[in-house]
Amino acid sequence: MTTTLDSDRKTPSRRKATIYDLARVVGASPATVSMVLNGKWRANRISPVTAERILAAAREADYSVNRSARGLRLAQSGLAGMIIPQYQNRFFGEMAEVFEAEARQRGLCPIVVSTQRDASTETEVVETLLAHQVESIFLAGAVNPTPLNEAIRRAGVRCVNVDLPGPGAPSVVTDNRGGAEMLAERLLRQRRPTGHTAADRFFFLGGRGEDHATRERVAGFEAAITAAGLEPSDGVTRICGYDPDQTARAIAEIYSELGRLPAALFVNSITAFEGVVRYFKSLPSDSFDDVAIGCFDWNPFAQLLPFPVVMVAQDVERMIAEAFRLSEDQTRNLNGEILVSVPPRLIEAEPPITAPV
Amino acid sequence: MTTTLDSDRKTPSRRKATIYDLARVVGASPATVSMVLNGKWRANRISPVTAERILAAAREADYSVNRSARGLRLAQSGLAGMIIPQYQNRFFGEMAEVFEAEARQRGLCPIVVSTQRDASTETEVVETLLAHQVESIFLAGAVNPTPLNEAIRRAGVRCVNVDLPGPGAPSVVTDNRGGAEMLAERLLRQRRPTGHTAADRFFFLGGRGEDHATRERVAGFEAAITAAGLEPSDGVTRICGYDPDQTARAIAEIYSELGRLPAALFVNSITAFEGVVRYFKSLPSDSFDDVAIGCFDWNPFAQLLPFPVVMVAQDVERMIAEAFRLSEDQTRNLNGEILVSVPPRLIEAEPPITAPV
DNA sequence: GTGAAAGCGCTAACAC
DNA sequence: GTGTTAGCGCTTTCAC
Repeated sequence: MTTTLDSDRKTPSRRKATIYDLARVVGASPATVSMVLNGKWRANRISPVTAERILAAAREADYSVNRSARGLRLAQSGLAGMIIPQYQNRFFGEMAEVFEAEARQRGLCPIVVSTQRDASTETEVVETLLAHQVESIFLAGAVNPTPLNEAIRRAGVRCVNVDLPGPGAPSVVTDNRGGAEMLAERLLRQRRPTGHTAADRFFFLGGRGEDHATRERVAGFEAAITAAGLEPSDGVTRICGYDPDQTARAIAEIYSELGRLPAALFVNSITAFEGVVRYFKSLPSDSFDDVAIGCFDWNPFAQLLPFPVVMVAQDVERMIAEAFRLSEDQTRNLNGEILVSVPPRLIEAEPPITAPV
Repeated sequence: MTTTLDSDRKTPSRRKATIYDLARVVGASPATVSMVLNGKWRANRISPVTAERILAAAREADYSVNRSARGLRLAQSGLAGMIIPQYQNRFFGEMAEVFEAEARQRGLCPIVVSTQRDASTETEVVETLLAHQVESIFLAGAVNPTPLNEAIRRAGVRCVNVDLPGPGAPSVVTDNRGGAEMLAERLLRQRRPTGHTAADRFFFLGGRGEDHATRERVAGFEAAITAAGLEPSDGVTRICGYDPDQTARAIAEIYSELGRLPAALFVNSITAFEGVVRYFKSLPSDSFDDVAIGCFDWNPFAQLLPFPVVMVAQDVERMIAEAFRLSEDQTRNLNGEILVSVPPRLIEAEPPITAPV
């Protein structure tokens, strides 16, 4: 067995440099090094030459602060956590990206975790984040935020609910009612009456009755119908869940009731929309030419379908900005009653590309 | 100004409990508490009664370990980092999710960060991760992994490149050549010769020449053509970038050269595919009935288009599993020469739903 | 069976 | 201008 010298760097296990190493190298004290490294040397009347020598040594040794130690000393980690159901979803994927950018801008290290909508993973993740001393947690689309809010509050950490509100912490949500009304109104304008009374009805498809968001959207949908001087007739809202298959079945039922597709269709969520499209694929390709179709959700691929779709995109940037505002306001007076509502945006269908060359 | 008693819990700032608090409560020493909390009490001959009392106190006080302190003491954080370009992408979104699951299974806390393919963000993020004492870093789709590999190695941290390989660390990539050959072979079988010599040619669309992946895929594509006893003729590979507009232009050119669409089309990446579909939307809807279309990438929305698309999905689960294997093998002997290649899977087009009811 | 003590790397108050 | 010191919360060795 050969001895391994200090200078023998064939292994990468060379211990990371500490402020003590730097102090030794430049002949200063650890305290001085620390101050210089934190840019506090002006305030502490440390001579520019010492400062420069320390900085040079740090570069040379490729020093980086040990954040565990600093976090321990300062009792704050510089970490900001966000919990989302999944990344593979435009809405939450964008949310994670926007959150990261905003957190970094505030000098915080973002740490996003997905939970696959599993309640026990959610609890476990919250505990891990708390153990890592995060300074604030955003809970996006949490199945049941209230107990988590409670645990986070007990640890003295700030918390905000995003997308799915709850009484346990200030919440930021999309203005579902307003957005739905806007989309419904837009579709009512586009729709061409078929002259077939039943078919002229405007249907709402997808979602769940227990869902706060769905109820709000139905309310907006009905408000738009009333505002147009029409009667919101029975049986036009088909709250058939988010599953594509269920939605396909629901639209098939409508088709067989009317003997054709309706004049307008409000689809609640991109997954329900998937079911609608699957069903459309089984119809002759001119069947949906006259249907005004809208979806409360956004995905760029919908623009590639052979018919126009008006979509509603949630304003993720503003939601996250509001969430940070709320979390920063939360110095002591946590108030679960706060609920900020952010209006979504209407996205018109893209016209097909006009063949170049 | 009223004084605030200990028991006055209107503020959430009650300091988190430490092992000293627990020790005081149960009348034991911090050392004993630590051992019990780490499940080491059997090994250290601590009496079951003390253990139970400590555990009860911990539950009561809703104790959770301070990982900064533990990390400092143990010189390891329990953190595993992964860097990806973006979440809003099926491939990387799935990768983040699989990574999280695998890391958690190993008792590590996953920390995924997106960089928007920005080199300076990549560097900055690597530095932050190192400062947090992560135990290993996976670099997925990094623009230029080698300098990052170097910095990570210098810090004595394990590193693996995923998707985009590099000489600075062991790498896991998709078997691009094999996957391309498989897809091309599949399309050649499906294609119905038009009887029009030029149109019978099989085109490759999208990608970049500098790209290792693109070159491999072109090689696979050509191998399949040769294997089918055909001649890989000139001008069939159009390496026009990943931008949808560029690809739309390229397919338009092919159309105008042939006076029709070709018999088969190999599209390199989902973004290029988007361009193809945009262009198709400007054509009469029966134009693409006879075109065998495949895409080297996967997105469920492609199944909703009015024509069948064969897709190739990278095997993310296996890639991540291999990456963990490599990182765990990497005890001392880092070897940049290692390159593991994971075969992708062919995904056949879904048939349209058959109208129910 | 249990406790005392040292030390991980860092920062801030204070001493000189 | 710069150094000394104490201590953040935890783990582990060794003494009792």
